[in-house]
Amino acid sequence: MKSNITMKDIANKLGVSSVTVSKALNDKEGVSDNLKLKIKKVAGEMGYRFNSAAKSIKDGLSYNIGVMIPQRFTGLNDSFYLRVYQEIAVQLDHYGYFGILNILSSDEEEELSFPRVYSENKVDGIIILGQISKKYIETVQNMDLPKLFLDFYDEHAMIDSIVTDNFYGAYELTNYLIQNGHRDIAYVGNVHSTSSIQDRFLGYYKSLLEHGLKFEERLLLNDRDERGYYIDIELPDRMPTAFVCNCDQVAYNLCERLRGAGYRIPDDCSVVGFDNDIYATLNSPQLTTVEVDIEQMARTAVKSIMDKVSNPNRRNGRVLVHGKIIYRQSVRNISDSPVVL
Amino acid sequence: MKSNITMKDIANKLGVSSVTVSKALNDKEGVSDNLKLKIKKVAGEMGYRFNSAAKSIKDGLSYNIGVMIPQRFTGLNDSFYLRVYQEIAVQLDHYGYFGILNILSSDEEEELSFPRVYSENKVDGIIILGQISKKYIETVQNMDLPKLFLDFYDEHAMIDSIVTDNFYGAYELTNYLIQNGHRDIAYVGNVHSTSSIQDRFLGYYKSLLEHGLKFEERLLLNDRDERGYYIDIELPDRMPTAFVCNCDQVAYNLCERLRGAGYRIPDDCSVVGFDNDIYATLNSPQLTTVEVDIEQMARTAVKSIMDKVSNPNRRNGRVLVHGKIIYRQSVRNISDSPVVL
DNA sequence: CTGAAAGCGCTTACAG
DNA sequence: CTGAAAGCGCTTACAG
Repeated sequence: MKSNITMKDIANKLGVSSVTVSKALNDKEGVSDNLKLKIKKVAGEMGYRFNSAAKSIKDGLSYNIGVMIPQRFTGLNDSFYLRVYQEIAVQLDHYGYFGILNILSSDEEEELSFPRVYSENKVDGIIILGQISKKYIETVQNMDLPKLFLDFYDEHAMIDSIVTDNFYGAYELTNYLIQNGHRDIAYVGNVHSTSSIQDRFLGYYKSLLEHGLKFEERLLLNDRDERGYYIDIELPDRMPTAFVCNCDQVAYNLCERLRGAGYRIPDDCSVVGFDNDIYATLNSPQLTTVEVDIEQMARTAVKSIMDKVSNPNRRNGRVLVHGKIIYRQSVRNISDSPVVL
Repeated sequence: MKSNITMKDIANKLGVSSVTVSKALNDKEGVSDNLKLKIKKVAGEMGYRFNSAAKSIKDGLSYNIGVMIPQRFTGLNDSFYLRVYQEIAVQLDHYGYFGILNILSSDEEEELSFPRVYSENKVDGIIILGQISKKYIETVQNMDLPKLFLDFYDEHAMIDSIVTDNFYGAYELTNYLIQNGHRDIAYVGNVHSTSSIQDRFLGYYKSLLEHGLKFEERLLLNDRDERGYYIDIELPDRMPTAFVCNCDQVAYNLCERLRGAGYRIPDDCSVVGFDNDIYATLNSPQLTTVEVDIEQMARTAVKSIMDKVSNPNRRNGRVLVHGKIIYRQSVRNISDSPVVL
């Protein structure tokens, strides 16, 4: 496999030393402009390619960042996490870094084994995307490497995280429903499943509290089992006028269920989602929802991890990235008098 | 950044040489089982992590494979290519390799510049996913590195490729429509846009030929402009009884259009798609389509590129991966007498 | 402005 | 079974 041009080859051709070639190619001081130019020219002609492994071994830096995604999040139709990863790769490029995808298999997650990107020193930091098990969080904590949780967090782990502002997103959505005259509002989601679902629930709850509305158990509808698989949503006996769903796909599923039971949307029930993914626009009517700002999340995550690479003691805590409400047709104003804005 | 344990550290602790440590940790001959065990134990205790950069520099191998995806394919709602990439990453893991994602920006594609993964020697091979421009194909050909096209090909470029068997997929789908009594069948897709669309068209065409049906220009409906953006599909004056669409999303768009024009599916028109992506199941009725076997494609691609890494002269030509027809409710049998299977 | 020497962490070939 | 020596391609002091 050894047919590559090295700095030494360029040096020989020009009758200089490889030190001089290194300086020239890296635009360092100590080489006359004339020689610098000549070296670059010859390097180009000879098809020289930089050997980053040699630099890595010197610097102790791989110039790669690992992006870990648990396998169960990647089989979904809507590949939110893969799109985030893609945006991370684009952002890393600005820093001269690359992204290595590390799909965490269920086996690895259970066996609590370190990922190969870590045990083989392939990355200078790792971004973990999507909820991982409590036990595996401990494993992650034991990794001697900058790390960052993206799109979820764990309050016990002292690991920095970047999350969408789920709390305020759901809070504002619920406020909006209340502005539209709704008083009997359900929340759809398993609050024990992920921190996102829980935070969105709490945002919804805060809105109820602030408006003096009472939360009752019947208003909390489950959407998935403990392993995260969707279940049929059970409609309550006394129907609410509006539903805050923890994500668009669940909102979509709920709408199907409601239509099946003879309800029209938004005439009989209003429904809001979260994420602004494909399910929001495919639903009919299209869903009012909150858009996650993927680019901003990726940008923030990459900046934060690069920070930590240069300064391992840097702590950024939990950073919230604001989502944006997208108003569409799935909410009906049911107040007696029109709402004054 | 230099706080890592090296083989030398382990060697010192045990009073042996680093050569012996290397042999022990790599399970090579020439170390007593006893010592081997002791070395491994101490390595574990000290939290030793292998430095792959050092190995890379020796072997001239990065143990990474680049996966290049043109930017314009990643913004889509349905991230087919990202799912393929993910499956590639999983397959690479079996070989001890990692995948580095390389989003090819439109600028790079126009400037014909080498990707950084290449100029920095970050990868031992590169898999290119999704059609790239003719010009950029030349650039790719000039890269001195094993390379592979995935999900498209170029007949002028002597570059191996792995593609879904688009031709036979569309051929079989069209046969199926004919079996169901259809004689007036349109094809929807811009045949100059991608090789996939073209090959699917040719499979459709072959089926017509074999059944003595005449192809007419009016049966070819355009779905996108030369830059690949979807356009409104113009329905022909004299309506066919069935439509072969180049992909599910286009089939979905067509169905919307047909419904808008007052046609019912499959009562008035039958429609088939290709890909079995989310649009196939979201459409109502769900679409009869061809499922691309992503896992098999990724497996074949990874095997092929690994082949080339160990043997750069290896040529595998164009490998076709069979899709599978998924029969659903978007086709109506319009033959006078029931079809006997 | 230019280069000889040393070293990053590992492995290979060879000697004992 | 064990290890001293050399080398992979580059960069960082340091000397001239």
